[in-house]
Amino acid sequence: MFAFQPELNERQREAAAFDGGPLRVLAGPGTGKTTTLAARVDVLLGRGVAPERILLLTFTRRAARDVIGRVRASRGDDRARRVSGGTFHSIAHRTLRHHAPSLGLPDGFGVIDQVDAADLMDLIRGELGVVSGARRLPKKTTLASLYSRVVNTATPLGDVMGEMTPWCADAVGDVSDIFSAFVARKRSLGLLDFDDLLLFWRAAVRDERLGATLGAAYDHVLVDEFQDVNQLQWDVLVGLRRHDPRLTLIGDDAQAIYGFRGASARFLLDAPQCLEGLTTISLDLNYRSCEAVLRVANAVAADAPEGFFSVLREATPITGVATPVLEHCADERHQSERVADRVLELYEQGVALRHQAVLFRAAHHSADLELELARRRIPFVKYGGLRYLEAAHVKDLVAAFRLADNPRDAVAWFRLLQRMPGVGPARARRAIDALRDDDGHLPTRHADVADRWPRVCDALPHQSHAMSSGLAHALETRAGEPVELHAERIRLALAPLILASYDDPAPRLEDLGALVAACAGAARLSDVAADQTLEPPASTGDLAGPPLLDDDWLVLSTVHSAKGLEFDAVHVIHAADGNFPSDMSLTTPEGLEEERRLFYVAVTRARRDLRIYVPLRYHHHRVGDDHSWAQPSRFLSDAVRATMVEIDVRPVHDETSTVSAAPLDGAALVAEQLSQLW
DNA sequence: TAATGGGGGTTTTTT
DNA sequence: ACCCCCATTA
Repeated sequence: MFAFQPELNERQREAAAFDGGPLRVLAGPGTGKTTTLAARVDVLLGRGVAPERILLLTFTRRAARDVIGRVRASRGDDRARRVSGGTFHSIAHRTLRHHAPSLGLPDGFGVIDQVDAADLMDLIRGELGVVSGARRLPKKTTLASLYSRVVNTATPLGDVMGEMTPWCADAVGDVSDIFSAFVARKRSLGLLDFDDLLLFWRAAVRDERLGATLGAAYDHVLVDEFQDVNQLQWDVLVGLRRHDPRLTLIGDDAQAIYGFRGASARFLLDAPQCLEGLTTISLDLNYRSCEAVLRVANAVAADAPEGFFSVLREATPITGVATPVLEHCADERHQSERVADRVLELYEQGVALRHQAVLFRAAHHSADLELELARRRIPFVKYGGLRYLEAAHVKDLVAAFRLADNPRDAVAWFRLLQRMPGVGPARARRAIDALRDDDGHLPTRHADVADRWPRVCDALPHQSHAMSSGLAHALETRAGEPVELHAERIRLALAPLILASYDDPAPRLEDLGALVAACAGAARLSDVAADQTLEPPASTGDLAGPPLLDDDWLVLSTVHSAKGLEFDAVHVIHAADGNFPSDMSLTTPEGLEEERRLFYVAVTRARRDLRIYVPLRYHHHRVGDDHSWAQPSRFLSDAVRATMVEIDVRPVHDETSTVSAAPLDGAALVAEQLSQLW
């Protein structure tokens, strides 16, 4: 009856076909989460549920696409495409755009990212003058994350500061003043940050009338990666399902890795107490990894003091695979060479580059490897870390797009005005003040901006008049003009600013063309800006030279960004204590356990080939030979090592390298260490 | 009074 | 790449 059924195991089929109240699916890595979700959507469509009445909440937009793509492939029709799918934030955004007037939100409200929010926080701190004085205040990024933690976990500021910033816990009063002003300012500027999207969505679903409408819009709500939801997201779900128990949660507490964002696996674990009549189905048959990889994963899991990891079982034997390898390298340089060697070796054996991934804890951990790959002309894409959208010039254009629909957006004005020659924070602020009316309000229409523009010019140096006026003019909407033409006019007006502001304007201007192209077919520019902000395209370092082969590239990714993905071969680099686990996370026991789960996620991405690299020496400065010795990651316990082949490939002399299964030579290490001292 | 450029130290993870 | 601090310049 359902196309998926033949390939599902019994539990998966049960989950897919479940017909009733709340359902919880506990699904370890590789146990067919996507397959099961897709099958469930397929079953629901088969039962005649209208696709748009299925809400599929996923962690990334890509995950939603994957599920929907699978359903389409199985059904052979296009109904699946109309399923409402996306991240909490993107669905919130869509809902708010649709109901903006009833929520008191301005049409064309802007969406600002975490960096903009931090800048606004800083601006307000400056205005309030709390920056002075002997007491230390958290810096802007810390302020922004404090705020985010408070609203996402619904925890009082005092408690959060006691935990996150104990060194200035006495500044709660000042910080709460800043937060109040921050909230008020966003309202008056017509801006919503990431947290506001959820806050307004929650307010909407909690409202008696609007909430009922929103909830009734969906017959079924399915939530993926449920171990990574936070209080605010949970509240939204509870509101949405107030009058309807048809809710499916799927997740794995062993893969909870977003605690720093306020997420907690307790929403998954405590669901039986919170959701009446909950049915739970557990999936533990692993279809992804060979047994050798699973042994490593289970050994990592077994080291967790809480012991809450499920033991994965291999579903179908994957034969002819190598035992996972632990490689001790001399240093980062050497590690990069070894990884590149191994990648090419596997490639020769027929493992395409795109089926191999190098995973690491922090985005900058791949810097040296990227150079090595470029040197060897091995093409790659990198996920995680800085993204396309976060590049300064792209943010400039996005800010201009926001202004086009919302001239009140002082954050955007502040950013763009400072691109003008001779304009810094002070003049930018005065120029914005010149835009205000007698009550101090910024204009909501471009006509008013034009009226007040002469006053703005008075606040700006002469050399910037042409550029700034050109930009203001380009922001004005022309009746009947297609959105992409308007976008192009804005790009042209921005071009002189880019030329004046950056050392390398040419590639930056190219980038902007891509964003302008993305405007085709959009309803308004603020939608494009919001979409780009909510789901920025993964940036790829363009360091690699001419590709070895078209359409094939090695994947470099932070472990966080690799969540939900799988690869034939996985290389985990920098498995040294301090890097993985990151020493930033070690201040609390929960931090360490989250790192352990992260390591578990890294290991379980591998289908057949797993290699973990440990550099033993870290250089600190460019000049001199300052360095330190790293301990292998504490996650590589004896029990874990027992599941791997351990090799020490450090070169004895510069020219020769040896491969042996011998344990570390402590005496040689000490001797080398001492040799640096005299 | 402001802007700008240089220098030095630092950088976890992301919607 | 970014932030903070300081010296120099308009």
